[in-house]
Amino acid sequence: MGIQKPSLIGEFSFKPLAPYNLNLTVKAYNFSWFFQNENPIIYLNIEDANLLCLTHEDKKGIVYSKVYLVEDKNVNITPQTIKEKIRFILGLDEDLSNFYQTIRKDPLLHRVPKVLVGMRLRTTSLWNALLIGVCQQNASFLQGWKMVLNLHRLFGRKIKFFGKEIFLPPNPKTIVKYADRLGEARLGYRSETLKRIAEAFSRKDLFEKEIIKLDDEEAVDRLCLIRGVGEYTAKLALVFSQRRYSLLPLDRWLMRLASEAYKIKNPNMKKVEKFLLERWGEWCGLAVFFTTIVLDAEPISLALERLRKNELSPKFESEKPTPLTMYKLLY
DNA sequence: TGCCAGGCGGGGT
DNA sequence: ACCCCGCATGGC
Repeated sequence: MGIQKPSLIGEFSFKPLAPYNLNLTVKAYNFSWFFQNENPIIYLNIEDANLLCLTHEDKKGIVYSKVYLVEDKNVNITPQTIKEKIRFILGLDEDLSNFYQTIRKDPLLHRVPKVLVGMRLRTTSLWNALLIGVCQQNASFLQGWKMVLNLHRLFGRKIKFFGKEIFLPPNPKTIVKYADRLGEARLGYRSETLKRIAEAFSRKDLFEKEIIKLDDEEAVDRLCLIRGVGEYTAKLALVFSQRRYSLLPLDRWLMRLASEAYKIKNPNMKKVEKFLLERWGEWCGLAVFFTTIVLDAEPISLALERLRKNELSPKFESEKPTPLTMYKLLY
């Protein structure tokens, strides 16, 4: 994992659809090395090339991005491709007015349009989203993200970028190569699943560009063919990578929260799923994302306590890592 | 110590 | 369609 010297290949400016909050969008579920001083670094992967974008926002809300290519080889990527990718990752054109309308009086999410106004979900690749999903299986928020962190540190390529060390997200080929060392990331039985996903991507059995073409149900079914990937992981990955907000990644945590918040009698997964699909509609995936944010991804008993006390704003400073503070507390 | 946690698959009924 | 169990690991 040699040290690379990234080179500047382009500069772009964007006018996001207002209201937009770059700061919150980038901080959520991120790692410390993706910040250069206060400025976020966005990671892009285009045609197997690694790019890092040093990004900032001016007082008028214009977003600027300096794009650096990590590889020293020549790659053929058009500025247009880079620009579109950044727009998509940061959700710069996403119109949330209908979402805000939907959750205006929601017992879980009503604070979002006020305290998190302008925040978008920041996407990652399908591969990395699956990796995150697998790490969340049957584990707490903290345990899961420690696994992701371990994987990045152990198997991600280390880059020196403006004097700071950055770990790129590990790629499938590296995970296949070091498959017998996955235990070091403390994944437990999840190692086997991650290995199978990495193999599928390496063989090009699984390819993000193919999955994009499928409709929601086909895409979920396709991902569920991998042993160890079930509906939750598949849907979460499609929400995080492709903004398929119609999908509802329902886990036991949300199942218990929702049954309490909406007073669903004799709750079970099917019943709660049906309820939330109707309630949140085309915004399910985004609603799930924001539910974890506003409750700081607290373990279920504490999250239920917060719900009862109507404490539905995230902590912007905290001692324990939360989705919004893990970037400075988890390393 | 012995549970249990933001799943899953495989076995039962 | 359900229900139930075991599964690595870490945290309490």
